[in-house]
Formats: sequence, structure tokens, C-alpha cells
Amino acid sequence: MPLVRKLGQFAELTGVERDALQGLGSHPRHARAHQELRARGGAAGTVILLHDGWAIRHRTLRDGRRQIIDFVVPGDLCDPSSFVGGQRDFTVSAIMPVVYTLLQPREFLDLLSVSPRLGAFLWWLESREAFFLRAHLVAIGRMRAEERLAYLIWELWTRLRFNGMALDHTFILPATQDMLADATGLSHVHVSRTLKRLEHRGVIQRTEHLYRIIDADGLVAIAQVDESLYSNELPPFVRALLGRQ
Amino acid sequence: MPLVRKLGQFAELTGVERDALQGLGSHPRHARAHQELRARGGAAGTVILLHDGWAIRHRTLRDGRRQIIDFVVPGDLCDPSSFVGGQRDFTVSAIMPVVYTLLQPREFLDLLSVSPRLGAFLWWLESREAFFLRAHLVAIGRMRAEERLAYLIWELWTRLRFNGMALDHTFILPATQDMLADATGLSHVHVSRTLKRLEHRGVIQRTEHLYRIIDADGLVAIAQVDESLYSNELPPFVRALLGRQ
DNA sequence: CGACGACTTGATGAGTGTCAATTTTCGTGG
DNA sequence: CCACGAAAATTGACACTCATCAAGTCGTCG
Repeated sequence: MPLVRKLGQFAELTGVERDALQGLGSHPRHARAHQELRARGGAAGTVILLHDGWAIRHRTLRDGRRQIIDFVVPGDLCDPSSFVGGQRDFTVSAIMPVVYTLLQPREFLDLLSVSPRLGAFLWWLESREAFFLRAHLVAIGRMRAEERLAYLIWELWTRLRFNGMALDHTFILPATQDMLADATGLSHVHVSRTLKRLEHRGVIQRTEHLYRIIDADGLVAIAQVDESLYSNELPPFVRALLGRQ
Repeated sequence: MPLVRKLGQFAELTGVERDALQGLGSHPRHARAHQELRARGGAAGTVILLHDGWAIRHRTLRDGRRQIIDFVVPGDLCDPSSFVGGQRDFTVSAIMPVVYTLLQPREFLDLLSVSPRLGAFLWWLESREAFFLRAHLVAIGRMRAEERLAYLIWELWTRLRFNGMALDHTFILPATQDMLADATGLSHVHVSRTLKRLEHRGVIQRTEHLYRIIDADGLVAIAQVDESLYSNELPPFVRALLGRQ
């Protein structure tokens, strides 16, 4: 289970915690590509835990323009804070066949009563989400096409590494260029051109939907990412909370 | 105290809670315009509570391009989740003389022990922040100049209304057009032109830094805001938590 | 009074979007 | 396994939004 793998990278999980997390995946649902897992406008209250496949969180404007907020990859918990949010402001859609679970508030609270320290952990994960979101905002607002795409590729690569899904600088990116365009605020035509340019420059390499990072430093430089901000060291506050299990 | 006023709009606060919140402002700090309240890259761990004046959360790229993540107005708590975050990924700067307090984790925890239900409340406030951030992302990524500015004006107006700082469709916006440009991903020249156009269209009216919303429906239509998502009704989950004081 | 910052306005050009046509890949059914 | 149609990716030509450069106005403050 990807969520267990992800959390296990940061701290030793107890058997009880592992079991509780595994239990979350006991009633998996399935959806096909392009199917909505959760629509905009509905009342909040459930959280999506993605086990397999990719999804997007997005919003579509009246005239069809679409903005992808971010990609949801296996092991991701789709905004836990929606428990307290009133209405949904975005839609979650599968972009390929997916397996997921809908968590009710009850299950979430049960999880925390089994292991309170998981709360700090999940809170930390959510603050990381906000982290990525702000970086995404900067990229869209103040960077040009090449930099935006470099950032997006770096972000996805990084997220996947956290979930143990990107070995040796290579990963599968199941999004179409149309989606990359909607995530970066570009047109799909320009995405095509720009990706090709990144490839010519020797930064990345693509075959089908398989992406390989050739020059990681170059990628980071283009995207102006400060990697020190994204270390997988737990901050002291969280480590302290995790300690007193 | 603006934070008390803001919270008071949603639920009846007890005297104890009111006092605890007031206590947060007991050691106010002062800063002048353009002064950094908290720099990017430093270790996380403190939260800024703004009492008076405006600030911005922003990031500047190597070559000087700047993106403003959002504006911080009186009564705002500048990302509570920074307790669990590792490093700071953005800078907070005053854009005019400000009065603020730096909250240590201790004070925050003390506050919650005085009134646990404030925790749910503050969590809800933070989820609203994420809400605005996503809308901002959509605006920057997929909207044109006029729409972006309409959205920004609507957002600021709405935030200020929550804090009781925008009576009768009028509010003071102390940001320069340079800042509006850095918030929307435009150039300051284009901001000037576009604001003028919004004024000609009879949507807003400006004199100095005083903005007046003439046609609120028009503004909402241009920005494609779904106001139902931003009601100040507390969602059931939070109301339940608030109930059992 | 002069210097400076904020705003405005015009002229020009860069970066990216749109339209359209073609090729390649993919999915489905025979 | 192949064949077909549809979706995705690529490429070229052109247009448009917005950035950049430059000059000028206005108000403010030392």
C-alpha cells in the first residue's frame, strides 16, 4: 500500500499503525479514466485516499478553460482538511483507471484514536501539499513556459520519489500534454514544443509516457527549485510528536 | 482586535476565549513598510498574527521576478501549519507600517488547552486560506488580465468583509499597482490599463487607494466566482465541534 | 524647489495562443 | 493478431495578449 510505503520513509511505523492504515484500503472502489471521483460544489466531508492510478484536482471555467490544481498520485490523501471545509471548490477526476477509498470522518477519527501521532504526521503531509501549491503558484505566475514545465516535471518526480515510485531518475507520467498544459497554464501546442526543447537541451528524455531525468541539476536550476526546502527530514516539532508514541 | 472580530462573526465566543485571544496581542511588535517580518529559508516554528496594517507573503526569483502568494490583512494568522512545516518557502513583508505578534508553538498550544474548540475554528480558517489559494491559482493559470484583477479585488474585498473592514462596498487597498501586478502575474503597466478599463465599465471606482465596488454582480461574473462556496456558514463538522464547548 | 516614487500613456515587440493539417499512437472490435 | 477509427502529438503559419521600453504627469517629502 503506497501510503504505508510513503509514511515508512520518514518514521518507523508500529505494527498497529501499519494495520490501521492497511485497514483503510479494505473497501476499495474502482473508477475508469475521466470519471469524476468527486464533483465540485458538493458538500464536503469525505477524503479520497488513492491506492493506484493517477487523478487530478481541477476546476473548469464556464467557457471550458480548465486549470489543474495538482496531480494526485498513489498514496496521496486528497485534502484532509475538507472535513472542516464547507463546500468543494474543485473536482477530482481519474485520468486513468484508479483504485481508491472514500474515507468518512469517522474512519479518520478512529485512525487518530488508534495512533494520535499519525495526526501530526498527516498534518505534516498536508503542509507539504500547501508547500507544493505555493511553488506551483509562483511557477504559473512568474515563470515562462520552459521553467514552468521544468518545475512541473521536478515536482512530479519528487512526489513519486516520496512514494517509492520513481527509481533511478525514471518515472511514468500518464498525463497527456493537454493535461500538462492545463496544469501549467499553457496551450497543449506550446507544451509539445517546449518539452521537445527540454529534450534537445539534454535535460530530460521521453519515450511514450516514460520520463527520464538526464540532468537533474539542470532541471533544478531551470525551475529555480530550492531543494533544501523539500528534504524528507521531519521537522523537530513533528519528530517530537512522533517520539512520544 | 481584528481576530476576535473575525471569529465573533461565526460563533459566540465565551469570555474566557475572548480573553485568551486578546492575550495574544499583549506584546505587539512594530515594523515599517517594506520590512521583512520573516525571511524565506529560515527554520519554521513561529506564526505571525497581524493586528494592524497589511503584509504580503511572497517569493522573489533570482532575476528579480516576484510572485506575491497572497496579502495578509489585519486579523489574519499567517499559516498555522508552519509549526509542522520544516523550512520557510516564502518571505513575509510589511507593505505599510504594521503591528503584529510572533506566536511561539507554546502559546498556540496554551490557547488550545484553554479552548479546544478554537482548534477546530483555526483549522477551518486555514482551510479557507487553501480555498483562496486554489482560486488564485486558477485565476493566474487560466484567466486573462481583466478577470485576474476582478478576482483579486473580489478576494480582498471578501477577506476584508470577514474581518469587518469593508463597510458599504468600499475598502482601502494599500497595495501599489506594482504589487497587484506581482500578485496577478501581470506587468504594472498592464495593471494600470486594466484597472482603468474596469472603471470605465462601471464595475469599480477608485480614488487614491480607496476602492468601491459599483457592480458587485458584474465583478463576480467577470471573476467567475461561485459565491456559494464562500458563505460564512460554518460547516456541520465544525459547528458540531464548536457546540460541545 | 528638486528628487523620487507611483501612476499613466503610447509605441513596439516577444512569448504564447489559436487554427489547421499531418503523423503517430492507442483502443476497440472483428 | 490485425484493422480501423479516435485520440494524442507534432509542425507550420498567423494573430493576439501582454511585456518592455520610454516619456511624461502628478503628488509627496525632504
